Amino acid sequence: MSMNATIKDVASLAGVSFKTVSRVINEEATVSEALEKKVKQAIKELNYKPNLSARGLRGSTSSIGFLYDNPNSNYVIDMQKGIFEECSASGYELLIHPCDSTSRHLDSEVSEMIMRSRVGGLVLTPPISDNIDLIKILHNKQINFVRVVSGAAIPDEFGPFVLIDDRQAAYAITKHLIKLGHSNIGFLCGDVEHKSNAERLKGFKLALADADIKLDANNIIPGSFSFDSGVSRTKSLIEIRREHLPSAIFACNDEIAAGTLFAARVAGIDVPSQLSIAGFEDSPFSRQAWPYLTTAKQPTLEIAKIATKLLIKKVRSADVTEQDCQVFCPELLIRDSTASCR
Amino acid sequence: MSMNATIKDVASLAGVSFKTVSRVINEEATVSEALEKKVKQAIKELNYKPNLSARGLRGSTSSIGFLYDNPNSNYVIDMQKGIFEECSASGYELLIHPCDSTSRHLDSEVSEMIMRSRVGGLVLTPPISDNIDLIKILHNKQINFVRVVSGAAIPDEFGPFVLIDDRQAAYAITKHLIKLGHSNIGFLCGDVEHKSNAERLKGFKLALADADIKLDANNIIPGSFSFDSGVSRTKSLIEIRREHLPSAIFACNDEIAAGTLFAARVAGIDVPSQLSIAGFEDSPFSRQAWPYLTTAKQPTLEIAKIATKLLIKKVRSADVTEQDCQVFCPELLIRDSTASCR
DNA sequence: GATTTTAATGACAACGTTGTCTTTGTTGGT
DNA sequence: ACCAACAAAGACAACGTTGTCATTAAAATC
Repeated sequence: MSMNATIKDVASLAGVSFKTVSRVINEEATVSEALEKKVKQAIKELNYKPNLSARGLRGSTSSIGFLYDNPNSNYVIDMQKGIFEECSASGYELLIHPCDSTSRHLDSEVSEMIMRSRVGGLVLTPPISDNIDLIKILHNKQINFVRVVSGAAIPDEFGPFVLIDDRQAAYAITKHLIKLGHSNIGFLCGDVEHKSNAERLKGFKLALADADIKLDANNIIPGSFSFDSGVSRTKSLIEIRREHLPSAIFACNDEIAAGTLFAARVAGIDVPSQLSIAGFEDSPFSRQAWPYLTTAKQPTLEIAKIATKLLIKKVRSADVTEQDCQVFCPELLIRDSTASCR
Repeated sequence: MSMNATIKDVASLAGVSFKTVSRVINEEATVSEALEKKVKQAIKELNYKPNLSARGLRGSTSSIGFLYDNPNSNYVIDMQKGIFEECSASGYELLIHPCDSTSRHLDSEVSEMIMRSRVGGLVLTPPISDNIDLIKILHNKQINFVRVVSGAAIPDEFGPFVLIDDRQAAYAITKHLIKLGHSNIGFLCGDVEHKSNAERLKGFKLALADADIKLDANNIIPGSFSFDSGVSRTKSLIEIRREHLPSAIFACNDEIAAGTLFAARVAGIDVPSQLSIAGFEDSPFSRQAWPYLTTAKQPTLEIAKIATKLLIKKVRSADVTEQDCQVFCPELLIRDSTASCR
């Protein structure tokens, strides 16, 4: 039906120059109320929407990119949803770019993507948000970005961020296990290069230390953020340490925890009476396992929205100060997979 | 470091007009080999990449959109990955647009998105690919799209498609259950408005009919494509039909099947000795359940790639004929959740 | 050898926006 | 009443491509 109306169509309908229309659209202050009203009416009437290509050509843009490299579908989809909603609300389009964070050519790949597509900025999530080399390159090239990162403190001088205090949440989970009487607690790690893994481990260690429990180095088990890792690590734990099996396991995320649960069931170990299991993330896994997983709830959608808000603010060349940046502490959710130590 | 090289930079380095460079880039046939070589060398040297905004402005574009409305994270992520890889290989960027397929304003929302972003075309997946009103509107507006749809036959005249023969696969699963001796088989439906649901049900009914098994209408249980639906439907099935409980359940996808498995375990019903369960999709669910789920494997990644190839071919204004379109039949994967009827 | 055809290349406009500069009209101070 | 300062609006170039048309040189035809 209606063909794309251009800024000139609006201008001639409103009886003004097309530059005035441009001013109204971009909320430049120098338009009289009378004209502004007329122009807005015309925009509405023609259902005019600015053309992103033309904008992008002239310099500014109305799209942002989401760069990710994360095997966790639930996390990516939730992030993506939050980012998209915020984009929609502000009139931005969303371009996605899955990638390999360990690739040697990541920086040129990303630069090319930005040059070609002219996105106004990038949302970076772990593990890419911890790739300091890439961050520095983006910073030097004056590319806008916002990072979602794990950590207890402000990361560095490189622009806006949303901080997830994994350490404190892991501390809370561990403390919960200790209160239940557990002292022989296994820690199933995620990918070692993810900072969230390190932070969660730090929180775990801290809680043990504060409770004067000596850490058994054998209880820290390397792995990756996957169901299969949870299964295999738990399986070998059960085989090798049958005598001295931990009475509780803190899995670095829900997916690992679900794997642990799986392996425990196969081995005939009851959860939680014989083994307590805690996860991290509050992903669907935690409610699709039985018993329901004790976990730490990460409000991914909200985090995504706030990160995107910061980015768009920055893209619009407003200053984003440290005050704008937020810290989230995942909240302990006690459910059915953790119980008192027998 | 390197600033964005433009077509003119390439032209002056190669000592030709910028139009000639444009010709080389767009593979127009009328460039001599000597010049083509020089131009390609210059392009390489400057690491020149065409600017999408400028292209989009002039008419043609180098980005495509992925429109989706599907609660299944695994499916979306896999689709997205396949689409992206194909885009990357052909120099296209990928814009995503999650939406609500039941929204009244879906058509205008989509049109606006296309006008603004100037994507060259859209990849549509169920349930959006079955929204015939939207399809007609897109067709009338001459917007390029490719559909991934469920069905046994060519859907209609509206352009290229990739067909998933859910019916035949469901027939195979049901036949497998019948061969195991089951005749009282429950069918747990997904969302009723998804065509894949209807197709799978058709295959189910057909297999029963071919085996001369009378269909018990109570065995067709409405629901949705979710874990929770699987749990609640199975739970009430067990409560209401304790006497006459089906000996096998065909769940419309793996997520439902995982829910069924969950509910069976809670109720103390052993799988597969007391109850056989089959799923559909070969999602991670099917390998994170215990016992491993019998299912039908849908090669989502490959489907995504082929669909994207078709779309890009069409965007490049080549004719896409029905011969190019493909039919996939998900493959029966017999695993541990189905066994002989006791 | 003169003319037509064809192939290869270039000149220039156009796409729809935003940035810069100019013009116009109004306000306020002397 | 005059001029300075300022606010509002417009004129026009620029962004980096592709499309259209014009030009040139070479090849093919008579």
